[in-house]
Amino acid sequence: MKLTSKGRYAVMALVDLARFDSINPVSLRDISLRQGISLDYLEQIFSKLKKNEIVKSIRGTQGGYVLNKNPNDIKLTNIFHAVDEKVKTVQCKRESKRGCNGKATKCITHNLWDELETHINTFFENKSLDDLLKNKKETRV
Amino acid sequence: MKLTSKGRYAVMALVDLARFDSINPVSLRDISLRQGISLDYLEQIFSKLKKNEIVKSIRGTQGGYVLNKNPNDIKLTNIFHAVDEKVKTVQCKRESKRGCNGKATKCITHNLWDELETHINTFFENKSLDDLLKNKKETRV
DNA sequence: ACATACCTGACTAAAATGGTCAAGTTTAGA
DNA sequence: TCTAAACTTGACCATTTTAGTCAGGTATGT
Ligand code: FES
Ligand code: FES
Repeated sequence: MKLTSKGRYAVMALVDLARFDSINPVSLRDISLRQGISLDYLEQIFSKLKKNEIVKSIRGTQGGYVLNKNPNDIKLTNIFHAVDEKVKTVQCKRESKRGCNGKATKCITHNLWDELETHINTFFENKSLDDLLKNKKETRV
Repeated sequence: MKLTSKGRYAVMALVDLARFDSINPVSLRDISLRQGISLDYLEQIFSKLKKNEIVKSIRGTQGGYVLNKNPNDIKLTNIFHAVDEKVKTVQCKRESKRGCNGKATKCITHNLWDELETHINTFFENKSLDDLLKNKKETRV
């Protein structure tokens, strides 16, 4: 069970963006430099964030990205959904009438994994970008 | 973020084992057939479960595996640890004095991922094999 | 005009995953 | 004693996923 870089970077970038957003749009170049994330990779990520209306883009010189919503209304769930970072604990297709073993009944651990998935998603639903901004200081090691 | 088959299978197999354990040792062949898991793969998994003293083996004809502890004392954490299914949300090395960006400070999202990791691990620490046995019925679809 | 910055799609090296395969050793029971 | 069931070990491998890179664009403020 691990978090992928895409999801981690998406959140990092958005926190960075939210911090500097106030006056001017923020360029991916700046985020790339500040957070140490590849610019090309960031572009892929922001393309998805834009499609999902989490950010707006402003082209041309002095352009960049701006949040498209109040930080309070951007939950981790929304971010992860946008970049296809999905939580998948069950093996079976959720809609399917069959279990992961191919039988007509769900397997003996299905309920457990389902519970786990809910447990994790709850965390993501309850965290907003705003919550992350409150914890502004980079923690000293 | 997804659960790997190794972790999922380990738990499935142990629940199956615990159900039939009462009188005789249970052969991997039986578990393989009942749960639809490759026998060769199960052998790898049980080798690890044995090293971690979660099961005992009995060789020869009529042999098989038996739980080595009370189902109540086998937590998901123990199972996952045994088969190297680890929860990893942070990018940086936990012991390291540096952040995932190579800087001397932890990155702006480090605390968040740390919190997430704790959140997930709590779930695993609180679930025992015994809890799973109570929910014996395979749920009808 | 031109530099800055967004935009798009194709491509790929490396790692992880989810196994298989082969060649054993041990032991109960006929 | 012989044999088949079942554990044991280690090597091997195909496929998929990840985490990017690369090579082109297009839009726009100055
Ligand atoms: S995980 Fe859904 S049936 Fe096994
Ligand atoms: S995840 Fe630990 S420093 Fe970034």
